[in-house]
Amino acid sequence: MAYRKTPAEIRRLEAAREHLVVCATEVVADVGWAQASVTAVADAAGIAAGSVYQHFSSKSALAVEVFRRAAQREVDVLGEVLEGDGDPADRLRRGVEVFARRALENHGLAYALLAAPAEPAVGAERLAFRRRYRALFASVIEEGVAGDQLPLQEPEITAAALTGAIGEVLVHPLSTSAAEDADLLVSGLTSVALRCAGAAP
Amino acid sequence: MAYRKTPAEIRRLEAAREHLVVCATEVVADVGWAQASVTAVADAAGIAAGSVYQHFSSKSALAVEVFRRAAQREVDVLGEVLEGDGDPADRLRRGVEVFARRALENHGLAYALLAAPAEPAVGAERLAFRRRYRALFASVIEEGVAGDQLPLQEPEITAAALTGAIGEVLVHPLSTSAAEDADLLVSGLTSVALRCAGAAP
DNA sequence: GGAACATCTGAATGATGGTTCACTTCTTAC
DNA sequence: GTAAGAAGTGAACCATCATTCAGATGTTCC
Repeated sequence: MAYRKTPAEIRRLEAAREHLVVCATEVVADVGWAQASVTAVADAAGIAAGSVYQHFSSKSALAVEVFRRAAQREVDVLGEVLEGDGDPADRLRRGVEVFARRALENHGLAYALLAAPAEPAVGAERLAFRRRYRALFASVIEEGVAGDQLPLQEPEITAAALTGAIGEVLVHPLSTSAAEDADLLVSGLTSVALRCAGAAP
Repeated sequence: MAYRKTPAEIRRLEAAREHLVVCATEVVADVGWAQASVTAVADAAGIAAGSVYQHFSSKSALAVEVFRRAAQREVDVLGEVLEGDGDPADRLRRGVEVFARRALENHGLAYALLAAPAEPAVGAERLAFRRRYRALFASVIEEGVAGDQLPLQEPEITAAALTGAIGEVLVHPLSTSAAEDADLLVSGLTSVALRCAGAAP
């Protein structure tokens, strides 16, 4: 019994793992999944390629962790607004606005989360998170329909449409160039989203 | 001068190329871009891997050709309807309906065109075609706005939203399982699309 | 038939990039 | 200080495919 991890050592390891995830996220936001090789990520974190495998069993596992962390933050923020107080239509408007602003503020990451080509494991995760966005939208819409603030509709379909619409509107400016005018884009997007759900203007 | 391609030989070569593209399209529709290796495609076409390079300079070039052919058909069909006769809102409804029905009828290909992970060259092509869908939608909407059949809006944004919404609604059932009820899905989708553009129900 | 040239073949080649591992460096416990 | 064992290193390894090319097979024309 000549060696045992001391609490400080455990913390140091956790911090190293954390640092790796943060750096990997930056790399992915900067250059996309395809260019984020193990070597590139390790370099960014200031460690050797082999050391990545101290923290993750494979590159995929790291990529999935990066995706989950970032995507979860967005789900949390969106959920906060959509499940908050107020008229369903107004919550929807604010949700879309918040989502869009955050995406525009962080092009690279938003593109990586929403659309950038990625390995299968990340693709699967993306699908899962899209379902979660959809579920959030669906319940606001359902509520609005139940309370007669929104017209009769299939909430699941509208929710899917919203998810796709928001993604597309944001991703195209994101992938090509910065939006010419973010405010215009956001107000245009919220308008479409509200119409999509049948909310009166 | 002991050998010269005879017209029949030229036709045979063109037919071989055509056959290759068709088979490659089937493979892609069945297993996706990632699994459509040169060997798999060549096997499907009944030729050797090396022979692919008689017709295309690279795998990417073949993939792009496959994508273009299939995507162009959809653009043509959609354009036909959207630029046809009638009320802009009604054309939009019919356009969405036709697009959706075709996609549902050919899950695999639709998924490959709209969303399946693909190499960069195909991704670029996909982007280009999305812009074309967008342009088609934008001009119907612009027309509708000009003629007061649709409320004032940013046609480009609505068009992008429509493209994304339609893709998302179709792709999720497509990637997971067959739509439970295609008619319900299509009518739900056309309704959202019309609301999206602000067309009265 | 056979000379000249093209297409077709498929195993060998090569590039890419994730993963491993023998070795070094650091930490703990005594 | 030193033994025991963990973390860190990075060059070697390996799997996957796209691509090539020397030889085999077809086609044209006289």
